[in-house]
Amino acid sequence: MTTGEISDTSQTVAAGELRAFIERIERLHEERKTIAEDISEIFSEAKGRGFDTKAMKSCIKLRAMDSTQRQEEESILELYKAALGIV
Amino acid sequence: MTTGEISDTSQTVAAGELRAFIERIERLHEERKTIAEDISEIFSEAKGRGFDTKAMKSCIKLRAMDSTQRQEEESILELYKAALGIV
Amino acid sequence: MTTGEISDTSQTVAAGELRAFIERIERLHEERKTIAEDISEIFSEAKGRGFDTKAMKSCIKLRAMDSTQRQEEESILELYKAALGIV
Amino acid sequence: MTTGEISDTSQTVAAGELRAFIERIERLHEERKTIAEDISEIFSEAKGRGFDTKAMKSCIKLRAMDSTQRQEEESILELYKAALGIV
DNA sequence: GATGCGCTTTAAATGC
DNA sequence: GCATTTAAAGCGCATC
Repeated sequence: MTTGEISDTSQTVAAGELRAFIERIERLHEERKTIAEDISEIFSEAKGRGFDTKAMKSCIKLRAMDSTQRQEEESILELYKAALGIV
Repeated sequence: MTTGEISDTSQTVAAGELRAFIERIERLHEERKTIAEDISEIFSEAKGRGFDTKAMKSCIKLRAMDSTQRQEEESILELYKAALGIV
Repeated sequence: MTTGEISDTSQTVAAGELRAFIERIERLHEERKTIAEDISEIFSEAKGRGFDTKAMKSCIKLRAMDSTQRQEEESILELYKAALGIV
Repeated sequence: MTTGEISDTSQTVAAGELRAFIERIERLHEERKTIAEDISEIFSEAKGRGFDTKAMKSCIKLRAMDSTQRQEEESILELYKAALGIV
């Protein structure tokens, strides 16, 4: 048995494991892509029903935010707006 | 029936529809987030098994490119060469 | 004179012109990149002085917006927030 | 001296500093916008001269890639090949 | 006027 | 924890 053979064997095992990991991830990537497409479809549907998708996205973002952090950000923004004279 | 009532009614209807759209999207966001976490877990697992996650990501990207993007880049390159008069 | 020669000639002229256009654009790209870096530097400096860059960006965006459109967007957002019960 | 006064003072100072930062950024935004318009003009001019602007943009992108990114992609490919045991 | 595409910007993950 | 790098979102344009 040569050093090369040993090396080859261990590398083959690693390659199989690597391939398995990568294929699992690729499968999840596919699922994620499908979901993204579903989301786009819903926005299109909402748009077709006359809704403003931009405002919808803002609402979704607001709902997703932790209320504590959201108020914190809002207060610092108000502070800055005041400092800049933005009404 | 006042104008206000009409306005209120239509807004109520819209509100229900809007809420439905948004909740559908939020549900998909949740699913997408779950998938993202699953992907992270797999990378962690692979890392624990001694694999280099950065290289893995490069591999995944290359495998994704091969199918479509690589060909696309090829065609653009041909266009580019033609534009520069490289036969 | 063959068709090939005619074609070659016109293509040579076009190539020179094309190259000139492209180099002008590339020069402007360089300038634009420099400016982008300058902007980043200022944000870094502001961050080092304790300012919240995210809020700064919001303020800049608000100042850039047409007040009419801004109020319009704000009103539709408020409408949606009310419909969704976002306080 | 009250806490309120201290707070007000620091805020006033911060306001001036904040305003200065933001105005510097806005000035750079203006410059950047001017450049963007210059670029658009060149594309319009090229279009008027019969060139295909989409292909031009592809060319510019490719030329920008050649210097660094292309080599980077090459090196990633080598890494990829090594990971798969392709000698 | 709507829709797809590309770029810019923004949020997030990762490594130092 | 910060700073870089990478994915995602938002935006504008250019087209049909």
